[in-house]
Amino acid sequence: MADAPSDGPECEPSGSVSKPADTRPDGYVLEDQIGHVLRRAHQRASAIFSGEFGEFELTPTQFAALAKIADSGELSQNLIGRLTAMDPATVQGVIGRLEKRGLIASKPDPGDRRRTLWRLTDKGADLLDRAVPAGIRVTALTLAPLSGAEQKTLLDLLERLS
Amino acid sequence: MADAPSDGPECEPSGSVSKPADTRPDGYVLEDQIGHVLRRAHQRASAIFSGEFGEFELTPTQFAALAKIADSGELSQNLIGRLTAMDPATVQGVIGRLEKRGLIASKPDPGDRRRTLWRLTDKGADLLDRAVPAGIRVTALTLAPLSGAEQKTLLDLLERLS
DNA sequence: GATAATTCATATGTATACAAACAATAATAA
DNA sequence: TTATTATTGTTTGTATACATATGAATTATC
Repeated sequence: MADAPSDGPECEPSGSVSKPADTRPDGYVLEDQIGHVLRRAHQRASAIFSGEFGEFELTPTQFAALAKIADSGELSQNLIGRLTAMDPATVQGVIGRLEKRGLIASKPDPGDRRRTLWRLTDKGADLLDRAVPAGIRVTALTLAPLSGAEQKTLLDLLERLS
Repeated sequence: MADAPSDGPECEPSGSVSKPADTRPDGYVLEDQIGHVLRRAHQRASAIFSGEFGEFELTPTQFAALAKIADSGELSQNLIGRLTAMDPATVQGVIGRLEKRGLIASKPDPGDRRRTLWRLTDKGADLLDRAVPAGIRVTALTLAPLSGAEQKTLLDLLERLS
């Protein structure tokens, strides 16, 4: 948590600021803006993810893609994006890195020549199996500061934001 | 909202999947993972931000940096990062782009030769003044799906996650 | 059946985001 | 004073994330 203002000497820029708090531009408090709060919460969730997934070398989006491919058996690149809430251009990179590691493999869609179908390789399926417990752990750890009821409430409210 | 699975023809990959739902790797449902839900909520907040800030050409982090600098009058690069929850390497880029546009200016810290102090230029202060209402609007629009009480609850729960 | 609109994958450019390594400076301990 | 440690800012590399543009393939429409 390196976001506490800290009481180092740099906190008093240089004597008094010209304007008193009352007459400042406006009542814009960064910490009260939902976007900033969401960003910070996401940062923390990502950090916890990194910690738990260290041995697997998977990012959150890579793991999400693997999980969704496993659920369906085969998925087009475009559908992977929709199921994981990723931009097509973002999927491109994620898929490329997973393929380079031999975790997924592709074949052209016989019914639609625009599409590429992706599936897990044995190596990918094995890695996913081993990584799933870490995924469960990430959510538990991230939500740990809240009670069970609060966790439900939070997930419900966030869901309704989207 | 491009994340609904959609009922296009690509949703039935190709007949039946080998394993029934019961015997699949594990009960890992992406949509129930807090990290994924946070990521999506943050995506939506960012999209709303982009819409409201179109004319100002400011990103969320750029705006946050401007607001924090305005609050303090002068800030070191490092402190900007801590106040806006940005990595030092990330601050580097954000600050650089703001400077290139002439919205902020720097001078060496007289008391510490490692530091660079940043302040708003007149142009930057003017832009910030005009942009603050958009910032307020972004939070209102993003939280619009929730009641006032729910908004308070959400911000409180998210705050406790960090 | 020809045309228009849509979809899919790709490519480029900009902007976070963070890890890791580094040099310069400052603060502290021995 | 010297040695150690911590802080500040920078650089490099990897990975999202999205806007925009393009081309190929498909679907819808007339």
